[in-house]
Amino acid sequence: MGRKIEFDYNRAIEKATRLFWEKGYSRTSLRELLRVMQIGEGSFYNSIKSKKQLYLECLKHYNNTVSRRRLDALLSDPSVKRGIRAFFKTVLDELDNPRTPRVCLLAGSLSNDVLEERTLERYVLAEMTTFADHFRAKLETARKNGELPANFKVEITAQIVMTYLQGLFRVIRVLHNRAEVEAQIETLLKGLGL
Amino acid sequence: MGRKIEFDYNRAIEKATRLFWEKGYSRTSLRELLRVMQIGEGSFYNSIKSKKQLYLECLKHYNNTVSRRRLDALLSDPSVKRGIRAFFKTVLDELDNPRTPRVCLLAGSLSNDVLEERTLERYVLAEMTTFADHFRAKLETARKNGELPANFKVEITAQIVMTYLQGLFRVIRVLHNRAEVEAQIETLLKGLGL
DNA sequence: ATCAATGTGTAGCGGGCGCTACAAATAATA
DNA sequence: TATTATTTGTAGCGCCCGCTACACATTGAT
Repeated sequence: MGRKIEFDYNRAIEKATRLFWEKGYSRTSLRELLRVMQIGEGSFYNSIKSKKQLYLECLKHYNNTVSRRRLDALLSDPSVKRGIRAFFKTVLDELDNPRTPRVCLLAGSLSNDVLEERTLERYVLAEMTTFADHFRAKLETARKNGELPANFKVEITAQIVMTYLQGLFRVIRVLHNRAEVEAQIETLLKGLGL
Repeated sequence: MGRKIEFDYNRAIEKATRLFWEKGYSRTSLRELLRVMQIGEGSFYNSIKSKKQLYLECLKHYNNTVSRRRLDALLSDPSVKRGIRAFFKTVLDELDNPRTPRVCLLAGSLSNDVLEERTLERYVLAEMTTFADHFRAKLETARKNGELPANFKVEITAQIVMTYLQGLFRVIRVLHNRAEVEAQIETLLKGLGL
């Protein structure tokens, strides 16, 4: 019983994700979101309930697609050295695509407006931790494998790369030369023994 | 002729800077700014003209005090290796002070809300470039001195440290263990040959 | 004392925000 | 067909935003 849902939920989330990805959480207005989602207030508040909840759904969608692809690039190669380079490549490739927003939605969520909302904060930190954990585990395996020396500093190296990555996502809107960024990354990784 | 200005301009800028520093540009409201500056709309729009202009004045104030101190730490030591460590120390020291906002106002200005305003964008990028230039020059001198090897990659190394620094300012609100951060920095610098 | 110039306080404008109230439309069930 | 449940469109609420209009206060010059 009851009327049927008319709008395409997945498509709506996809559209909203794009917009959040481009403009950030608090600077994207609900009316603008509704416009690209092609639904009205009625439908929205009947199903998704709030802007905060929508952002959470978008983050999940983003992590299931973009983040997933990047993580796969890291993990699918047995060598962590090649894996981390494949990971960075997926990041830089998306930079070349003019139809793609410039910053990582997840990394961009490490900002006050998002972190103020406890629900969002918990999810964002958990997701970022998960990614770091995968990277750390990959490094640890490589250390035991012999790909990395026995005394390799797994923990600290993982942290440095994560921190650098955050910086990269920030600086990248202002940096235009891909070759330079690639050189930067290569030098950093070599310096870290990767 | 005409009435005298009653409020303390420098004190007002100081107070506004603190607030912007804590909350960012677009998320700090004018009324909240006026409250801490202890002036009314009348005085404000008669002298400072706009929120954008106020932010610019605050950035200048910040760079003349905080950024200046950090740059001095980098430059005052003849060794670039010790200088860069002294620089990071000034950053971490301010972290310990609970009365200090957690992020760098200048680094925090590398965000959409600020960069959208062309006037602000130009100033922010110019200031960041200036800092990077000083660091690059310091590295170059050290290379010619012999403190660094003749084939040291000055340009790329400077870029990596700048990018890492951006990431550090982002990640740092979520990182609480100073010793860990110090270890991260030390490992990074050693890895870069510094 | 008068006057022009400038600073200050107040009241509020126009607009956007996230969100809600509610009636109309559409579905399954009796 | 009448009833009940759910979705949808619309109109607008209450609030905050940056900013402005304007009367009033205070100054130095005449």
